[in-house]
Amino acid sequence: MESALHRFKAEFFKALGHPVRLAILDALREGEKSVGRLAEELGLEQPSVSQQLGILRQRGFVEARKEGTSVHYRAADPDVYTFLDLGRAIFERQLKTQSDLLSELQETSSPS
Amino acid sequence: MESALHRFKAEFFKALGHPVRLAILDALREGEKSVGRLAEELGLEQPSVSQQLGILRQRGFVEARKEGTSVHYRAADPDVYTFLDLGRAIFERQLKTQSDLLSELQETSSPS
DNA sequence: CCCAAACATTCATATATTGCAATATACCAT
DNA sequence: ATGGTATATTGCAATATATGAATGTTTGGG
Repeated sequence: MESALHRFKAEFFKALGHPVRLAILDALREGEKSVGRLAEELGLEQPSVSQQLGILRQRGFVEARKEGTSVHYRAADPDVYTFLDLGRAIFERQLKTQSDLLSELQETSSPS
Repeated sequence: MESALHRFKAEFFKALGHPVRLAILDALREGEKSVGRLAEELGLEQPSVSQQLGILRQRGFVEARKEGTSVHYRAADPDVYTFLDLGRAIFERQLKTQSDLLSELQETSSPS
């Protein structure tokens, strides 16, 4: 018996568990951008960006606005950046802990 | 060229993108618990819990303390709960938006 | 030393994601 | 209509992740 809530929340986190999707969200901090511009800034092919945007859109992380032939995307909820930044802080603490452990292991030249 | 930072951060989110791992973290809000107790509370097999704990440990989300034959786990950084709760708020807003969209679609009985 | 309890790891298989290339669609101008 | 530009979708092989059963390992008791 594994709560449905946890399954949904897992989907939420999974949506953020991809480097390109994180890069897209970061690029959208500066405001609305077209697919082409995102592709250019991130140095990726248009179809890749479009595909990841599709996933972010499905999950409600971004919203699209059509203008002529191009589509402009923006973050759906600015609070997601507060969230990402908090994640970053925790993430960096984890990195530090891990590198501390690493150097601790290296101090003893003869591991166990 | 896709930043290494985004790759690492994606790993961070991926670690949280699993229902059992989220359930484990939630269960540890109440404090340290043994593997067996977690398995019992969550209604899962011990190996499954142990495996997911292993992943959470690798990524630095939990820490273990050995006591006799059993191992007690706790959250490595209490701030992760602030983070999860903020995620929950955003996640719920997304759900609401999506259900709004859904009912909007259903108002028109003849979908385009 | 031998057994049992509590965890951890391994392995095989099923399932899901990714990355990429090709193709399709929408829109605008001529 | 035709062509060009901007986005979206699809198909598929490669890879990664999940699931569940079996097996290892460590610890403490007798």
